[in-house]
Amino acid sequence: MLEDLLRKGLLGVLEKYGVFEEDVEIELEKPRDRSHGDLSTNLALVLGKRLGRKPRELAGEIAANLSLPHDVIESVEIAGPGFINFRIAREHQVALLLDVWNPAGALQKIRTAGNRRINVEFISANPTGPLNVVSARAGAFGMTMVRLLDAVGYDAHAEYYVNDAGRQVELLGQSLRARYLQLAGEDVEFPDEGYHGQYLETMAAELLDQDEAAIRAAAAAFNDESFQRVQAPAGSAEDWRKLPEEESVRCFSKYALMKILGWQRETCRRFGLRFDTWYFESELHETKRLERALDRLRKLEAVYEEDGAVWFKSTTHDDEKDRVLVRADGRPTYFLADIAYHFHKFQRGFEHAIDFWGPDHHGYIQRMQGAMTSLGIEDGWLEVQILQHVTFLEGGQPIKMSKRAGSFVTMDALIDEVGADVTKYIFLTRKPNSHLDFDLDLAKDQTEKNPVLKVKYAHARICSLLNEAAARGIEVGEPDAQALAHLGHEAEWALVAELIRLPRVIVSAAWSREPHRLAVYADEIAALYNEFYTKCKKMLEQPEDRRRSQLQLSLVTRHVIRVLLDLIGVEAPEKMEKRD
RNA sequence: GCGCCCGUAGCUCAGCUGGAUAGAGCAGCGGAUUUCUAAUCCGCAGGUCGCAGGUUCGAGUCCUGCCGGGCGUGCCA
Repeated sequence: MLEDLLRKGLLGVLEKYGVFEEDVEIELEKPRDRSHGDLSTNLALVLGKRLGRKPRELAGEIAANLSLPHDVIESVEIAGPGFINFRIAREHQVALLLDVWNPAGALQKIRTAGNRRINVEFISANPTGPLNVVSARAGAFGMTMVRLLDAVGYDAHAEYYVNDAGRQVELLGQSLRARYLQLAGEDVEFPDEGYHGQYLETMAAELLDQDEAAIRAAAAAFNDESFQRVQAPAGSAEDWRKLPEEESVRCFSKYALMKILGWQRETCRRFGLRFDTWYFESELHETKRLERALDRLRKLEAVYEEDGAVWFKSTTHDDEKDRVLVRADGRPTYFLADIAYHFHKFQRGFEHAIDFWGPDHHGYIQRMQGAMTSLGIEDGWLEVQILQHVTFLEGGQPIKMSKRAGSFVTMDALIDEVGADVTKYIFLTRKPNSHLDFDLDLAKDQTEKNPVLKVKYAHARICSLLNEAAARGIEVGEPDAQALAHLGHEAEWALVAELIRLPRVIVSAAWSREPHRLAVYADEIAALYNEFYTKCKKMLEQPEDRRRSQLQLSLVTRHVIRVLLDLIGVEAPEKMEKRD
């Protein structure tokens, strides 16, 4: 590595000052301003005080004593208050560029995670209605995180947790049953906290009109590996109606669950989300995992009983108060189910787990991680990333969303109106812990102004250029050092300098859990390519050497854009519709 | 009250984990097209990085305190 070479060289000089490897961290970074070279270190500034020297003087001495291979480092300069700036020799930059292109090159070397198994859980929305737009941000982030982790060598596993047990699902069944009975002409009250969404009325009407046909259709749509857990209840809706209320509600619940999970899964597919596992809460109950987790906590003396309830000592983990695991009436809380779920996740052999949660759950992190620690799991095993709220604006006004009240923008509507690619890209241009305003009008009406199109266009433009070259019988060939030595224009080198950052960008996005860096970087690449493209007009009419180098540079640029768009989950089109 | 997140150009947001003159897109103004896609490029204008201290060679970035906005603080899920 280039950085290692520089570090070694610098350390060699520093020994003369009695400074050794363990004394100082040598930072090397790419200066913002290109005239400051390709890499820069603040070493002399950091050491100035410690050695009682003026930084600039010290920098001069260090630079003078450095011996670096000329074919790698072209020049070393002192600038500003004492920065040491390195200019990378062009032939070495070409070597780095080829390393990005080469399948066995830089993108292989960053796969350092040793194939360790890592679980990434995201969305995990309640199965009580169609996915709404809030899940779109989680989906975009989670899926890209999975791909990023794979890119740095993890064996990453995408997971969706389905809360198919408990109060919410019961309410769902009650709501559907009430709608059904109402449509059948019975005078029944709608449950107080029931789900008012239009989709339940539609579902009830379908059931009333088609009954067994509707059930068969729903079940057929479900005939799938990932969803074998959900079975259609026996009989027809007409039969369910006549059952005792509790039993009846259960049937309607199951049916609604089946339908809604089908929608959710289909929406995920449309959005390009692929989950390796849909984990059902009901399985936890069936396999007695709540009891088992509770037993273990008991043995480890992390729980106690009071007021008839069972409490977890989360105050020992800096939580404000202890939390109930089993209510006085014997019913387990959601918290206990979650503990059991994550404990099982650990037992399934994942060395690390990342959960993406909404901001309304941040108060939950402390106790959840505390519970994991109490179970004897290593600190830090469960990592929680909070995705901040999205405010959707329409006509400049925020849209209020509530699933119970039934007023929300569905993810499907967003995909229909804005498009999956644009949506993903908008989410991935922002960092995860920022609140975000999503202007629907802007996204819908002015899509040509969206940055994702700039990147797509750059890709299509390169395809078009290479096609034209082929049509004219111009051979490009695989990028090679000899041809690329003929790069010359400033805009070309600026592009090269940016392209060779690809491996670092991927590593930093994966490590920091900030996939938005991919989008920001992609935008930069597109801008630099466009600049190069405009400034170096009529490439195909250039002398052969120049032309070849420019086309090969284009080829590498296209490759980099493809890698980025792949990670982001956005299509890289060969062609774009030309605007009038 | 306590906890977490946010506050950067008119708007939406970046700022590569403390670097050099704080950037992009959109909106505004002015230019560039005998072309391999103008969905582009070039230029101008636009800033007390919420405020005040502190840490140090150096702060949008770290610490403290305020101000403003959002969320959380259930034997809900």
